Amino acid sequence: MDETRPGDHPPRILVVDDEAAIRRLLSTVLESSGFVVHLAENGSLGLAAAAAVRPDLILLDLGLPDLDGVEVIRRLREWSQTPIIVLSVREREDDKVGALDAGADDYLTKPFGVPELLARIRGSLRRVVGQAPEPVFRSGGLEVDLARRLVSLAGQEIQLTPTEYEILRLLVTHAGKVLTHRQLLSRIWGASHLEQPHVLRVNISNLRRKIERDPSRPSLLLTESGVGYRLRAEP
Amino acid sequence: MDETRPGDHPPRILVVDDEAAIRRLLSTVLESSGFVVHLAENGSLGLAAAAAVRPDLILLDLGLPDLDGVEVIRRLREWSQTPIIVLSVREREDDKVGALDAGADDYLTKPFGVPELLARIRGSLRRVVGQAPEPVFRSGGLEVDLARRLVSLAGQEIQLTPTEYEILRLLVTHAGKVLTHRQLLSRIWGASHLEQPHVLRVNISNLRRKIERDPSRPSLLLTESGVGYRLRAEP
DNA sequence: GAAAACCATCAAGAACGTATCAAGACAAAA
DNA sequence: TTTTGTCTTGATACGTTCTTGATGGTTTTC
Repeated sequence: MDETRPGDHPPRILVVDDEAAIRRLLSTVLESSGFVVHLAENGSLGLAAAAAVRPDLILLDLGLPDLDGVEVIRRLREWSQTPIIVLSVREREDDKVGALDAGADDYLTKPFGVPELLARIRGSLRRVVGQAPEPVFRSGGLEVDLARRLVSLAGQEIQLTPTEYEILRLLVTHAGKVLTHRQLLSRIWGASHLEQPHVLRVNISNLRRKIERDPSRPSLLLTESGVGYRLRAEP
Repeated sequence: MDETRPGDHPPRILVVDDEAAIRRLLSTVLESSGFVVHLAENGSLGLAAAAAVRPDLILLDLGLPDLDGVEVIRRLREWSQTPIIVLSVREREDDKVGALDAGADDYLTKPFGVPELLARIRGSLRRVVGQAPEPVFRSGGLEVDLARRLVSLAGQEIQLTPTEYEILRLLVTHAGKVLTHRQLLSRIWGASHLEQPHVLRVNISNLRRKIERDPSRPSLLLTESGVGYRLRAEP
């Protein structure tokens, strides 16, 4: 848990290629580099998969059986900014220019070296980070900026201790849902403290003193008696 | 090409190449495509020009007489997100991977086709639209000019040691966010020092003595106890 | 409604994290 | 070589956070 990343997931890559051998190769290579790989064997399926999977990056073969590659790029670009790297056997310059102008981010001619492919993928993904708007949780007068690790109440910045912040972070990322005592205890203090709800209560109390307008009548950090705690999410 | 563009100006392109013939060629080609072209014949001049001209895109030859191309990329990336397209005679995959991982956006092997170059330039520029971060950080009385490696407090220039500057640079490029001890340690001292926060503390202390009005009551370089440090960003 | 289980809060000491000074090691420049 | 500046390390004092037990309030169960 250190670097800020787009989401929290390992990057998803969609591979659109009609040759089974290439799909297999890329699948292996990419997965062993820590990516989650989705496969599609023609243009229509690729478009459908892109909409369904919302990949972080698309590897697209230009020579598809059903649709022209440039057409696929154009259709994708109608609704998505996801980086597209084109893979193609065509050396003709017109093809490259066409693909790039249609909105592709990069163009690699087969056969390509795997290290170069991976470097270009890293580059494209790196560029997307930072453009993504950072999610800020808001409810009541409370604002929690997870990316900046900043909490404020009614515009006033608030100082939280590490444990307090960690509790709040868990609640925010499951806003609206109940987190049981055991869930909170195990994720913050570890399995050994499962039967010691006291330490959790003290921290919840301290947290409320900081983030609630009236700590004695909580409106955000709610107790679910006998179960756990819940953070009220705004409608 | 009437896309939305960064500023109001025609895009400025900086060409860094030691071969006069290539500079002439690119200059002609790019100007006739509507770009404003600036030229530099080696790495140091290129870095200076980038800081002075603030180009929208940089075309960089890897084989420069003074600095290694990858080094130039790294130095640029310390303060600038400007797209960099590398032009090189080197075919070796290692070179490509190195340049891309250092932060280059694209890599073209000479000889390249002019239409393809133009297409890649259009692509890179298209992607950048909307992001034009000011490379001078200001907050409190502090000014940090990342391009010129210049720091001043209340108009007075300040002398920082390399490590101090590096810490400040990291904080500035993540202004407002908390950088954990581990992030700072690993990026400045390397993974081996992850468990030695002492050396970081001493340096933070020294840094505060130089950039804070009242070092005993920090107003810019804030401690997040148990977590790390944060540079206050102005609203 | 009473008993039992659960929950909130306070306060104090222990444990842990942080700031600063100063001395020695080291490296680059004169 | 000496000088100069920088980095590392140790010692020490200071500050914050965590844990724990005591006490009293609240909710659930029967």
